[in-house]
Amino acid sequence: MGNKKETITIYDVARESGVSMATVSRVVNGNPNVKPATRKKVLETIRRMGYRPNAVARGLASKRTTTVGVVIPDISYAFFAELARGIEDIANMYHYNIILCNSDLKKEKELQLIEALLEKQVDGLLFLGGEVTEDHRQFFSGANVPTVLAATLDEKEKDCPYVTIDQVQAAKEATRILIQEGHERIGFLGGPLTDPIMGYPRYQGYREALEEEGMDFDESWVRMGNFRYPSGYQEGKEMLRNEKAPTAIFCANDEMAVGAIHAAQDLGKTVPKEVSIIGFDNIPLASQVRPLLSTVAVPMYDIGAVAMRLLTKYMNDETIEEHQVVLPYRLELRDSTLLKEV
Amino acid sequence: MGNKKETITIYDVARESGVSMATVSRVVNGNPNVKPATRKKVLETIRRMGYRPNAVARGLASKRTTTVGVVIPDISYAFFAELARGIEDIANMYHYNIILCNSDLKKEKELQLIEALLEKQVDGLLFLGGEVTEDHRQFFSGANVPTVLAATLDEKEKDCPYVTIDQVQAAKEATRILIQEGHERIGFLGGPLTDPIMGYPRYQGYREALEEEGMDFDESWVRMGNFRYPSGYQEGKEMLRNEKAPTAIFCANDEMAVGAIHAAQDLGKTVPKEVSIIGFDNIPLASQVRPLLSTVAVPMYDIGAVAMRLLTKYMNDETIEEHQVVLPYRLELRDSTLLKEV
DNA sequence: CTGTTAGCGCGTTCAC
DNA sequence: GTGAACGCGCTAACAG
Repeated sequence: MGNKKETITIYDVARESGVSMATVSRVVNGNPNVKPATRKKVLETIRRMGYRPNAVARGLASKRTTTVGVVIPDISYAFFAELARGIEDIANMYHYNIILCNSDLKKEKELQLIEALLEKQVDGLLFLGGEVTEDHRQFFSGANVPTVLAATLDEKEKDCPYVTIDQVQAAKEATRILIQEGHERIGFLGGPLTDPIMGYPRYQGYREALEEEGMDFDESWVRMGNFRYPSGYQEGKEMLRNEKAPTAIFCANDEMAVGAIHAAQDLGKTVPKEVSIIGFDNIPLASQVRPLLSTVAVPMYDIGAVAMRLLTKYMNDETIEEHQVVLPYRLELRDSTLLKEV
Repeated sequence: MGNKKETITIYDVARESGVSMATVSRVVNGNPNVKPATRKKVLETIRRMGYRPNAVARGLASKRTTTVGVVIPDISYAFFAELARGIEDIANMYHYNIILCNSDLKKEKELQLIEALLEKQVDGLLFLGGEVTEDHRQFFSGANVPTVLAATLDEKEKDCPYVTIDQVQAAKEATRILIQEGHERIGFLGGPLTDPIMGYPRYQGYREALEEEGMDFDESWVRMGNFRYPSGYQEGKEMLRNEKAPTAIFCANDEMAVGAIHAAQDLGKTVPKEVSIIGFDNIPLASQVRPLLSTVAVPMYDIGAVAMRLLTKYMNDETIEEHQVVLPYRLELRDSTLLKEV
């Protein structure tokens, strides 16, 4: 294990190749002001000695760590895992590394993680999924490094850069599909209304769609889960058990939607014949169940990728056209609804 | 954005509170050798000035970054996402951060990532899923920091610490379940045999089980996919289409197993009545489809957690009893097989 | 209990 | 094109 091989530094390389540290530093960093012959010589001894640049020392001297901090709710959740992949791919492309932290959407933990990330001198911050409170804002502004929000936005202060989709509009369209199918009782299976991203907006879209189309609405058609499959099954069953149960349900995410499908089936109702169900997100699960789940396809990977790309621009002081980007979503109508075209 | 607020250092705090840098350093690091009164005073000015410790400088001086590198095949894959969660949770618990890198199981990329991680002076390395070649071994040993393998192991050199499960044995037991059900033609749907973890061993377990029980074997009962749902569906369909098709299939992972279930269904065969199917891993998907998938439950989260915990021990030079830990797996018999007890 | 003094390994002027 | 020297912010002896 810990063979304490004495670390070999830029100084050793310099001495060994008969040049100064500065010159070695130049060739390591690709500075053109080095005579080809010298460069070659240095490169040679670097390989011979097995010299490995110390990024920490470089970070201290240059004040850049080529590392960004990512605060994410829960990497084991398909939605965020996909997003994280988009982030890491782009980070890697631009030679950045990411420090990944799970926040579980807990405010205190988020703040603490941001603080830790800042202490590690990350060059930028990517904040996913949580609510942005006044405290968050304070941390971000006192950070000295750029921050971009991904799959979320700041409700109050609209100035922080973000990358997301129009949740309300998407929820509205999903609900409209159900309306177009002719249903008169359309249910909603959502998450905590306190969730400013996947919670309230999706509910709001549902309500607005009903309202705009002059549809009936009943409290009993709305139930809240926690975005996981079991709650979808549970709440779906409760909702569908009624006399005047909905004949269609818009679910705030795919996991709950699949749970609802199974609840319906267990109640003896076929999907989509007797109950139409549409989800949200389009995680892999949506196309790995029968019937294939109709859903709102959110460009998860792209949100992560674009957010990271945007962050690189800030970190390089590039001029930015769009500080806030709203990516398009798309309705993916499969077999849990009747309509096949929007 | 970049308000270049002049960074305030430990020196500023020292001057401002009338003590030396050393003392400030002590209170920041919780060194007990500080008079309570002094500590309080320093803490006060730290808060007043909004001092934030610079972990990079600390890292350079102390030669510890409290950061570990994690090389993982693909974070968007449920299996690894769950593992990563286990890793991060424990890392967080021990006040470490993780730098997460996707390798896509590409040897060159893995090596390059390890090198980058080492340059960043991570205190330890967690390597997941890939094959450990001679080149890897060389990188690890020249690293000066401990490395532990998670969900993989070194086939050749058995000395590197790792945390995994007994793949062969698990595959064997899964196959035996099918044998116990009375099937005479048992198929195998696997991944690339070149994959030293999820590929070959699971196939080997299948073969050994058949052999030991004196079962028939036919080449046509074996097909290889790429661990993803579509390939499971595709290959499953090919396998099941035959005259003498298997009446039971052991799939090397859950995604393919679910694909195979759907293939069977599309061929008009009911599961498990006419075809029994058992998967491997027990990712969430397994309990979000109907019929519920019987599978080998791999303690994904635990593998990550234990591996990280093991790594912390190495990093702290604690004495280690077990350098290589083989975690238990469990058969989770649900509704895609007939037997309900092992 | 507290202060002084060296570095940690490297980037970056500024001369030459 | 190259080198000397300083400093990044902090920890770690070592004194006292």
